[in-house]
Amino acid sequence: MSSDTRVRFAPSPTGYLHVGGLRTALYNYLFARKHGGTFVLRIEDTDRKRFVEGAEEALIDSLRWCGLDFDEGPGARGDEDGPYGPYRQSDRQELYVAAANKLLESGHAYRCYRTDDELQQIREEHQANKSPGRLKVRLPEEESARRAADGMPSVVRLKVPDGETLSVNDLVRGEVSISSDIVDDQILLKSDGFPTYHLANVVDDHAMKISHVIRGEEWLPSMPKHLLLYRALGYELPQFAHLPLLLNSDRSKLSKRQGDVAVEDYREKSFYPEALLNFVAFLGWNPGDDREMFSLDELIEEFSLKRVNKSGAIFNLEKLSWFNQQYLRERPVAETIGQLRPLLTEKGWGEFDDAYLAEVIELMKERVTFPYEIPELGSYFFVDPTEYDEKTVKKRWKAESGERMTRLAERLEGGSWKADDLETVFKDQAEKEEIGAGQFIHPTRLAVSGTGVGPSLYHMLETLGEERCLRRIRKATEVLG
RNA sequence: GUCCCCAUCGUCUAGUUGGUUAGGACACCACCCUUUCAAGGUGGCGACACGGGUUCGAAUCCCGUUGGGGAUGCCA
Repeated sequence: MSSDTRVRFAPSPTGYLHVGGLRTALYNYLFARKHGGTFVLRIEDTDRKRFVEGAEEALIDSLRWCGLDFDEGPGARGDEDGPYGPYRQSDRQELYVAAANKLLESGHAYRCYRTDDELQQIREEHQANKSPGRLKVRLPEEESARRAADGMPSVVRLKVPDGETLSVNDLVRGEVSISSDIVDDQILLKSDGFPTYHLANVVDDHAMKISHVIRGEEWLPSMPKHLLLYRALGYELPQFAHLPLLLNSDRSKLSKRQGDVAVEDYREKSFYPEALLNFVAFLGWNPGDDREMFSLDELIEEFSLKRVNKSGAIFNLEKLSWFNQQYLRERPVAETIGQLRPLLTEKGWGEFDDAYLAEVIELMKERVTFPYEIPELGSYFFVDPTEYDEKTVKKRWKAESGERMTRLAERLEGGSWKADDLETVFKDQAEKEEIGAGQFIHPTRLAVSGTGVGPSLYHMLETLGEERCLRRIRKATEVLG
C-alpha cells in the first residue's frame, strides 16, 4: 500500500473519548503510519440534539494526550486543517443536500411523509407478524403528493431495491453478505435538513478519499446501506474493516455505568497514556508471539489488520494496571519526581530535594502501580509516623523491645549510615544480646515507619538518614514502652 | 421477533497450509529469594460450548444446536 492510504477516525462529539473509540482511533492511526498514509480526524456532529459544548476540544485533547496526532482535521496543522476540509460535518451541509438531491433525481431516494405515530405502528406490526422483510414505510404516490401539498414535514429515504445480495469483503471478517430485502429504507436527510450518519459518512469518506474504513463492529449491519449509497452515488468502494467490540465484564458492549469508559477518567487516575495505549492495542490484536510491551512506534512497526481478531474483548482493569506498573518501573526517575512533588506539596509535607526523592522512588516503585501510591504507602519518608499499626505492634513489639531499641539506638548513633554497615551493626548487636536479628529488625521498621511492611529495612534507614531514624526510634520507645 | 457477527483457561490471547504433552500474559495458589511487603525465580490451577459429519487423523474444514453480542432511531 502506498501513500494514498487514507483512513479516518470519525467520532461524534457527544462528551468524551470512549476507550472503545480510542482503540478504533489507535488502529486507524497505526494503519496509516504503517503504510505511510494519512490519518484524518473528522467530527461527526450532525445531531444537533446531542451537541455538547466543549466535547470536540475534550476529544482532541484526549487523542493528543495519547500521542495520536492526526494529519488532517480540526487544528491538525495550526491554522489550516487540511486539503479536504472542512472536517466538521456541520460545515459540510451543502455536500449532503447535493448528494440527497442527486439520489432523489436518480430515483435512488424518495421523500417520506410518514408521521412518528405511523412509523411506530408499522414497527409494532412488523414485529408482531415476525416478518423478516423490510419495514413497509413507502406511501402511495398520491398520498405523498397530498401530504406534500399540505406542507407536511418530510425526510429523504433511501429506496432499497428488492432481491439483491449485498456483500462486502471485510478485511477482518471475510465476506459478509445481507439480502437487500431485509434492509430498511434508511433515512438519509432528517426533517431538519441534516444528514444522518449513513449519508454523511459515505459522502465524506468519498470526498476525503478515504481508502480504508476501519470502524467498530456495530456498523456491520448497516454496511449494506452504505454499499447501496456508494453505488447509487457512483462512488468507488473503499475497503472495510469492522473491529470487534470492547466489552463490559458481563460481555455487553462496553458502557459507562459499569465502570470508567472515558480516556480522561484513566488520565485522571494517572494511568500513563503509553500503558493505556499498549493495553488497548492488545484488545483485539496481538503480534503473534509472546511480546507484550510495545511503544507506539513498535506498534506501528508490528501492526496488521490481518492479525485483528473477530470476537469482542473484555476491558480488564487488572491487566491495564499491570501495564501501568511496568511502565512506571521503566520511567525516568526525574519524571516521577515531577509527579511526586506536587502531591507532597498538596499534603503540606514540605520540601524535599531531588536526590532524596529519587532514592525514595527507587525504593518504592517496585511496590506500587501509580506514583501517587508512594506518598500513600510511604508517608513515613516524608513525615514521622503518628501512629503504629496495631497488628504489627502486637506481633513485633515485645515487652523487652523498648530497652533493646534504646540500646540499639545508642550504638547506632554517630556511626556509618550506609545500608551495609547498618546491617552489620544490627547483626552484631543481636549476637551480643544472644537473640535473633529479627528482634531488632521488626521493631525498628515499626518504630521508623509505623507499619510492618515496606522496602528493605537497611536501605530504608539509609535513605531516611540518622536523625530521622534515631528520633523515631526514641519516640517509639516512649509511646510503645 | 427479524437480520448480522462471534465462540480456546476466570480474563486477554497463540494456534494462520488439519498431526502440539493445546503455548504465553493477567489474576489466583504454593515454594524459593527476602527475618517485612513487593518485585523476581520455579512450579501449580485452569480452556478447544455441544452434536453430527469429512479424514488414517479435527481446536483447526462442513452442517446443525446452544450460548453470547450487535443492529433493528429523524443517535452515531
